[in-house]
Amino acid sequence: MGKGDQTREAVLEFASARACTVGLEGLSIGTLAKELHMSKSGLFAHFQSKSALQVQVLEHASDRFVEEVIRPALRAPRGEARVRALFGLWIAWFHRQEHGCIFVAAITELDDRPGDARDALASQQRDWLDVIETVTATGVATGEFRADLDTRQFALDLYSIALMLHLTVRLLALPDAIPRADTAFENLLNGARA
Amino acid sequence: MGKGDQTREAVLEFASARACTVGLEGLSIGTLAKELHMSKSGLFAHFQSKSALQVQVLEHASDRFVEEVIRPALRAPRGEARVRALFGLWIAWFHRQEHGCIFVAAITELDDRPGDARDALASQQRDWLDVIETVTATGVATGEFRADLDTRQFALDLYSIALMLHLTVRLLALPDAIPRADTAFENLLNGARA
DNA sequence: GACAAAAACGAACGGTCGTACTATTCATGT
DNA sequence: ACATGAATAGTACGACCGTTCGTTTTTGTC
Repeated sequence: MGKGDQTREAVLEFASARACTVGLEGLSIGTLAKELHMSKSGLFAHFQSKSALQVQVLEHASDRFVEEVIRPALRAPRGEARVRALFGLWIAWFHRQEHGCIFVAAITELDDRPGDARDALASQQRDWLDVIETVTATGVATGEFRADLDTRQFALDLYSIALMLHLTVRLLALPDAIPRADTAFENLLNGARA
Repeated sequence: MGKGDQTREAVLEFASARACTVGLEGLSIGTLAKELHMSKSGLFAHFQSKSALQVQVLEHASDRFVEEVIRPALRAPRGEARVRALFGLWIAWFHRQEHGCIFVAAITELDDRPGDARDALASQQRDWLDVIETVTATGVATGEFRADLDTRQFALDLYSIALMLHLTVRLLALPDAIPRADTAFENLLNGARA
């Protein structure tokens, strides 16, 4: 990895953290450059436009997510254990993001702004839903979950619990946000079991 | 209502629609003025700062929400019918917002930005959760719902279904987004019934 | 250590940002 | 109809926006 890719990575790393607070549109080339102690034009040269930067920020974050959530979860035994690992690693990811999850932030920022960034995010989130569904299906295969379980519905329900957790923790600061999410998760599992 | 309040209302009405797309921070005095065919300074004079505009936009939208969702729902008979009315009017509100629900958009935009706007939004959403919980409690009172129902958990679960619907409809454009939300809602009701 | 390529820089562009002033037009009560 | 205050417009401000261009510094290779 040459010097170029090295600083590009550093920029994306910093920018993806910053975007959690100010949003993808709120990112500014000048501010990023200042905070990273480089020149505006030097930073800009790594991307050819701001929108390209935004897309690459999303891709960078997605790579992280795969590495830190999906891949470790797949090491858990198939079935309920893997579903639990997936959810647990997901909310651990949430809590590790000091300024919120960039995907959750981007979901509402981009949902009405057509463009490359929106397309990239939508594709990522559809993939993520598919992963949840596939992992859920291993629970059906092991017999832990009902044979007639609607795995798609399960995946959507699981996602909605995570979304709500993000809201209750970050904006509302409810003291019982985490146990509430746990309760919802256990209820979901109870309904899925054989 | 004098001329001043009249145009102020018009500005807030337009701005609250615009904010669904560009966000509260993305609102710009100059652009708003241009689109409303008035001068930047003339528009600005109605608010003393951009952040005051943002707070008033949220308050304006909240008044609308009370008028179009909460008040009509309270006219439904106590109990499950009222819960159904609340949820139905809520998602009808969603679908009426051509560019997304401003509250959903603001939730993730403001969750890491301390300030008046964030405080106002958090307060609104806590109140809204309380309304859902209170309405749910009427279902316990009528005996339609279990006496030991956790109304708080019910309110959070209901909210999470709505959040997920917003995501699946607006960003992911899933064709079965609405029936999926309906299914989740019916499952929630089934678990609550006596 | 020379040399080409890659990377970072500095300055400048036209524009827009929020905000502050002053001036002008309008609406309203009498 | 007129006076008065409210409402709107005009102008300017310093700062920052994304982007371009030409130059300088750094890097990697023989």
